[in-house]
Amino acid sequence: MREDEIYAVLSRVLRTGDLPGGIKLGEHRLAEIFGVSRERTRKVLHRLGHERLLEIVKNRGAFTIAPDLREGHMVYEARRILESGMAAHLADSLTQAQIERLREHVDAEAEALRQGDQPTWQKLSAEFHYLLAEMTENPLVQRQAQELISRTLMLVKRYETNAGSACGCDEHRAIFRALSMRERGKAVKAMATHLSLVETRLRPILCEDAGPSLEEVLRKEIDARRGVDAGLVAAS
Amino acid sequence: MREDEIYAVLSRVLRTGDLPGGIKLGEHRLAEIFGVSRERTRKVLHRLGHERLLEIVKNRGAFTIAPDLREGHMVYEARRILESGMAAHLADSLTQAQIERLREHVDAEAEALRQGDQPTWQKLSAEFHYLLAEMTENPLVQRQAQELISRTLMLVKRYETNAGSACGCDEHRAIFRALSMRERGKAVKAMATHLSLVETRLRPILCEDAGPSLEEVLRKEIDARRGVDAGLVAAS
DNA sequence: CAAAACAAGATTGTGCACAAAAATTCGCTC
DNA sequence: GAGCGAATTTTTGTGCACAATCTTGTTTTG
Repeated sequence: MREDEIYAVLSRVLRTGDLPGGIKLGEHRLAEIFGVSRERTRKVLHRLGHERLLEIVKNRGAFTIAPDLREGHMVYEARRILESGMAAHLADSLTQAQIERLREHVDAEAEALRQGDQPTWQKLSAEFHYLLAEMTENPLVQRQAQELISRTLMLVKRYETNAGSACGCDEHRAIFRALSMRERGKAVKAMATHLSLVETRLRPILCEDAGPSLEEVLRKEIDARRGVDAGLVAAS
Repeated sequence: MREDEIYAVLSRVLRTGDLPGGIKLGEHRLAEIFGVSRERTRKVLHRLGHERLLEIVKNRGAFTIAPDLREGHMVYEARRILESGMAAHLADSLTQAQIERLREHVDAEAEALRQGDQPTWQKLSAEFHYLLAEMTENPLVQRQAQELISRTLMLVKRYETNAGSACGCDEHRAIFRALSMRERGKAVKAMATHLSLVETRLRPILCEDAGPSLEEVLRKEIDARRGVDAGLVAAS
């Protein structure tokens, strides 16, 4: 397995937040799971440490981080700042085709919500923000937005309340409306209030249940990747 | 020399943009300059590569990057997006003390400009934006802003026109005024136009002169660091 | 019985040596 | 003399072995 593949798997696993905090990621153990030498996993772990996706303690190793609601607030605040700026920019720059694309997306969200298809809706709901970042057509902004959004996914996974899953679609439509009408101020406001509301839907969960094992989660992700690769390359 | 010190020196040198593009940073050569083993510099170079502060070509090594005006436009656009969001946020959240602090800074800029002290003014001018990022009191936003701002410093160094140095102070004051009056929309607009104007002051320079040598630049930076360390620690 | 000290095991950190790849130099041919 | 190709040399990539550090379990002592 190549180094960037290991990075992709670990990065994705850490971002989804399936693993509870404080789990140790031993170099040797990961090397066995991925079937590579220790140096490979070592390099990847340190890189992830620099990106703050896990914590590296000198002479102790790498551990998954457990963001609390305090840090969660920080992430949502950063998103409000960045995505408000995005909204201001997009209100001035969106093409008609992009507006149409956004309309389709919001409609798809509403449809999934109406049918009670929660997995699809949840997926589309996150993709709405990725889509906006893409439409800035600015790789730097895209990277920053993706980093922040993936961090919130981690939080939602950990502190989600089923009550929160049943609302929030109208807010995306409000953002869309403001953007399509090129009303910059209104778009900025709609984005900020939306993200504030999303944050309030997080509820503190005190008892941290054990969660699935490290190997279990990793195997699943690796297999999923293999499936995708096989489907794309159609060989091996 | 410790690893994080090497990282600090190299990161700073690359960000200042003193070096022309395409300069090779050999692992062994840097190891000699810093007086450490090759593995140390190797790790640092790869980390800097991941952060896109230099380009790493497989089996060829690390090279300094030379951002062209096309990429420069991308950086300034990203700054407009992020810092517009910052302005919107700050217009709502600034304390009276922070406003006072900003007023002092803008006054200091004006004073430096009046006295024709260009180095000081240039320094203060960049710090204005760092200051705004700090005032969000959000580490995530601060990191993103610092990364983008340092990238523009690189561009200014490379494409600066002496004509551009003599204006731009009023724009900071306009941003300050809007923020202090808590006029969000006006602050966003002032920030966006300011950054657009800064970008227009860059001029394409075709002939890339040789620039100082790698070792020369690094030695200078290392010595500067030693001086700072000695002053702080007051020993060795 | 508790607590500290010590020893054994495991894990990370680091330098070294070799392998692989690219750049360069030298030599040969036309 | 120019162009092409092989050998050399330089540089990066990788695995291995050992050192340093931390954890854990045991023993000893107050």
